[in-house]
Amino acid sequence: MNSLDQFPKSRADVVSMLRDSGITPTHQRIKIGEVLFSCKQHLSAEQVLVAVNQEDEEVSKATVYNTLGVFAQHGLISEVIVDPSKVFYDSNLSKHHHLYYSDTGELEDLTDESVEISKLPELPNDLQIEDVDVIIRVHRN
Amino acid sequence: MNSLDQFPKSRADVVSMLRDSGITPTHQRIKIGEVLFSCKQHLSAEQVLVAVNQEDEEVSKATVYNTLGVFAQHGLISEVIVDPSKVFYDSNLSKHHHLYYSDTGELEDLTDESVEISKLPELPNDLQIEDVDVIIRVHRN
DNA sequence: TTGGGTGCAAACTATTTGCATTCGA
DNA sequence: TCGAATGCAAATAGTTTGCACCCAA
Repeated sequence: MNSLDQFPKSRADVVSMLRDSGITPTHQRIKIGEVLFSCKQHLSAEQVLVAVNQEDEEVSKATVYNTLGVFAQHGLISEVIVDPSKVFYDSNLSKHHHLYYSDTGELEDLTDESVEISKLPELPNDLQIEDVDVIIRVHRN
Repeated sequence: MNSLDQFPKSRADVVSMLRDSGITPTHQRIKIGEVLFSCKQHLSAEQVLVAVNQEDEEVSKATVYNTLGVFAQHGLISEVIVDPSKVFYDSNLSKHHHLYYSDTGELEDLTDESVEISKLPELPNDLQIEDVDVIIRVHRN
């Protein structure tokens, strides 16, 4: 396991990640990367915007959306679609599933091993499976 | 199996369903119910709006959203959250999963038997599981 | 009759887009 | 330098809300 598989990442690691993915490492993208890749987490675009501009006003809303889109396209983060009102961006790159608290909107990771799918349907072979998402929706009593 | 478990449903069946759920069967709700419960399908709010007003302008957009919310709360339909841009309402009440074509936005049912989950994580017992969603995201070659 | 249901328009929120400006390589 | 990236503001889309009116029971 090399340093790029670990959290948290230094600024230099973020720059490497971006370069490795063919993404030009600009100030804004690096800043956003530092926020996202500091630990495994789920953030909405709005949360990223706030976190990134904590100290100074550095990144615009449009750029946050843009950048999240670029990162997702390159597989650096994944979109988690569980809440009808917004998309979460997940910096946990390992295979895993989600536990969603529908009352509070919280999202938690479930390790890949904690869920086992023993059977999937046969699909026409012109179909590529991108992902098999398992979402357990729960609420507190 | 009684008639209410089957598709398509007559106007009278829709009225019964609504009454059984404690929902006042108004003109608009019945109309929306007739559209939704005519067969197993996935419709967005927009599609319901169009279908309902096919012949005459009968139901407003706000009422469609309202009514879909009421139906979902009472378990007559379920919300399917797979597309970041909109919610689908599913009139298929039997347990099942979904196949989502991320390129076209199409949504297909997978029968419950076609997917088998052999292991779920242990959850604190103050948590109620509402649902376990499996979504297979695919795209064509 | 009368309180819940509806229609409408306006408000809101998340996200996208167009275009002039700026900046990384 | 120079094309790619950014910022901004305005546009868009889906959804929600407030309120006066209406109708099912």
